[in-house]
Amino acid sequence: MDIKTKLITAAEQLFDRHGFTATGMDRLTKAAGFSSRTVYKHVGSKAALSALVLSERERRFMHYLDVHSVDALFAALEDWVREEGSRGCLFLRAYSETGGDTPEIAETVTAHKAAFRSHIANVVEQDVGKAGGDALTDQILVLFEGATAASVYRGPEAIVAARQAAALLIEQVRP
Amino acid sequence: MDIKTKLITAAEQLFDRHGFTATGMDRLTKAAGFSSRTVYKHVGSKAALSALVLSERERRFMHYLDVHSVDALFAALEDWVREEGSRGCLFLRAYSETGGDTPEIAETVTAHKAAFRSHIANVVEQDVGKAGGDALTDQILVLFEGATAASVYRGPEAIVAARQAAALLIEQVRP
DNA sequence: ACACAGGTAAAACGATCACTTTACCCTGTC
DNA sequence: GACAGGGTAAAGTGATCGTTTTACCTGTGT
Repeated sequence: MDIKTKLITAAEQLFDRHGFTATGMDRLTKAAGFSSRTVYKHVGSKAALSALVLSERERRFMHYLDVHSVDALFAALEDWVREEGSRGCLFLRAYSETGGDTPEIAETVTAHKAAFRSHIANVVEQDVGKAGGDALTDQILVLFEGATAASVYRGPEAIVAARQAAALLIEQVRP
Repeated sequence: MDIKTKLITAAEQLFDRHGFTATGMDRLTKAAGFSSRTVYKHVGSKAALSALVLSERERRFMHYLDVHSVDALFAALEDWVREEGSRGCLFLRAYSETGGDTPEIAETVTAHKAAFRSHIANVVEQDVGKAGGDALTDQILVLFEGATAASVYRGPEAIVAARQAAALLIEQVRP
């Protein structure tokens, strides 16, 4: 594992657990075990590192969601939360912590959410065809975001509820 | 309007738009038009002010949601977002920005989310009786959280989708 | 007339912020 | 065996953090 990857991994943990703004670069350099000079040589700035963290997160998360039914989507989210814990969507958190004022972050988040919704649209179509249309896609999207947010304080139960609701909605449009 | 109220109002705007951690106390004192000495005499500390902001937010938000049907719940959220904009749940944002490490904030958030869920349970029962049980309450809760989160990047469309989904779920359990 | 409550501006507190600079120490290659 | 490349530790950059202190002004009640 090269230095950049180690930095991104350490930063993802700290940003996720303590917040982006509240995590100082000195804390990060200590956690990663590099000098601050090396850190800045490899990632340039805190904003750039934040964007790198989000890009890596997207790769990992979307890989997790590489499934072919809506039910499997929520099953995957259950697995994710079991392994990674539940502190809310890291993309929305990064965006709101910075008020959308950090271009590197704002762009990465916008791009991810577009890709995320289009992935859900794909899964929905594979599952029930075009029967549900955009409306069903948005309903599943909302359930997924809601499961992510509510599981912070309701635990896995929130995801179970979302999964049940999704199943009922799917059932109604299935031919 | 007394000083404390003015401070809370100004702080709510700044915290909501730019984040809790990213908003400095000097920026707040300037925006509110008071000296920092007066601010600290009235609110004690930034953490205490954050908790006050959340308490006031809860009062206002729960008043908004004082309705008697699930559909009206989502209609109220649409109104709220139209008037206040959509930057995600301020309670979850406060919690995640501080990693849950600030007791005043953590306690206020936990209390709010408990009250919030119990309010939803009430509304659901008024709407369809006990037919849906806890499962329906959690489904509506997830839809509401999802509408709040997704409307940050999808706009009011996310709330419309949640409202439709809720109507379908309600329809299935109504006697 | 005078004390006092309650506000102000402005400086200072030490800590920490993101980031840079300086000086040094390995280690593999020609 | 000299020489880079690429890492280190540690100090320093000016700015800003949350908070406190100092000294002063002003309106009100007695």
